[in-house]
Amino acid sequence: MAREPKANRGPSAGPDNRRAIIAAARDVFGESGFAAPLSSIAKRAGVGQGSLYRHFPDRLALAVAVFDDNIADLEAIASDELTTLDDLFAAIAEQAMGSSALIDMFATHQDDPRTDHLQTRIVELVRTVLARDAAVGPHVTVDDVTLAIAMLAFALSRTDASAKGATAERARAMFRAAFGR
Amino acid sequence: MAREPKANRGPSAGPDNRRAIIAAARDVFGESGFAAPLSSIAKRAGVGQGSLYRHFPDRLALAVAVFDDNIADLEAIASDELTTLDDLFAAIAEQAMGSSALIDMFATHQDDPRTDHLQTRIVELVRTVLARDAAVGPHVTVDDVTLAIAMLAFALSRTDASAKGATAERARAMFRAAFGR
DNA sequence: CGATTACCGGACAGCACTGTCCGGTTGTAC
DNA sequence: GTACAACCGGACAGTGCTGTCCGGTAATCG
Repeated sequence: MAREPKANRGPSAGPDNRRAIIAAARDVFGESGFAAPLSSIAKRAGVGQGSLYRHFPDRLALAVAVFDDNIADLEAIASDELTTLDDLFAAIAEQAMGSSALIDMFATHQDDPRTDHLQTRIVELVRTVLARDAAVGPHVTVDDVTLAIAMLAFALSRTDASAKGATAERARAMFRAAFGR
Repeated sequence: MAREPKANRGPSAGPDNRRAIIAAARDVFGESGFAAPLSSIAKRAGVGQGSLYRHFPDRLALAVAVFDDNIADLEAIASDELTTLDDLFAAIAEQAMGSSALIDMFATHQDDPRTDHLQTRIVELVRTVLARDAAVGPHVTVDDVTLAIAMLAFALSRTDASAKGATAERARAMFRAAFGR
């Protein structure tokens, strides 16, 4: 077997490896779901298994790193004074690609403090938007909205790409009807 | 190792074994999810692996047998002239125990003709109820309702037993608001 | 009562994934 | 130029599940 031209960059390879792993994980989780073999993520990243496990001791650590970015995006959107609840749903729908993995992650590691932390951040940004959006009925609670978000993510995760747009629109229409004044 | 007192009943053991396997599968799927080891189902049923695979060549065949009963129940309810759409949601919520496995089954075997058949039956019974319930707005489509059902099943599957009631009520309230005239 | 037959249950081989461990390579210090 | 240290990648052992195969057992038939 001929030696690969890919060089080992020795010490202080920088955070490149880590970033490559996260990017590969986002792709693989999106394509093959949360249960995808970690070895396939390492391969996609052009990295050995050792490096993957060195950076992320377990599957959840890797997933948290991936979804941390997604939630950060939502937080930025939520902090915008002009964002309505429906806008938030739209933003979540656009992140739908990875939602299947996100759903499975929460299902598989329901009681882990790391997923709890992500959940807390979601609750917080929902609270922010909900407090601001005057078009939402006063009877609507944060729990109602987080349930709706979970349902939306689920619906998108179980729809093939061609129909995602229609499903997202259908679900959003339902939530508008349910949450409006 | 001492021989177990459990006797081999020889030929023509009747359908007892099959029924025991289905019952065990319902329990195990409910407790451990759709991905539970089939060997654990055989053990629970007090049956060898061989018998399990003889009756059900693969996991899906077993799951279909389990959920066939559930859907038959729903069909009976749907055929009742007095059943409203909200009643249907309530009935589905009561079947919630196995819904996690149901969701996973549809996710894992999306394109199998056997799951397609189950889905068709659900669509049909939704159509029946929808055509009858005068309290539902004319803008509501069968697709809207099936999406809602999937979301409801999902929501219940991701809720621990103590909160299932509250979650079911929350979701049903949302759907009433979205689907009412 | 003995032979036959159908079916049953568990042992086992095959397979895929995880997580660790080690030889190899490159940059750095002296 | 040489020795050192850090880090990398892939090989590999461990583990758990699937699905098959075979010896054993009970009912039936002559």
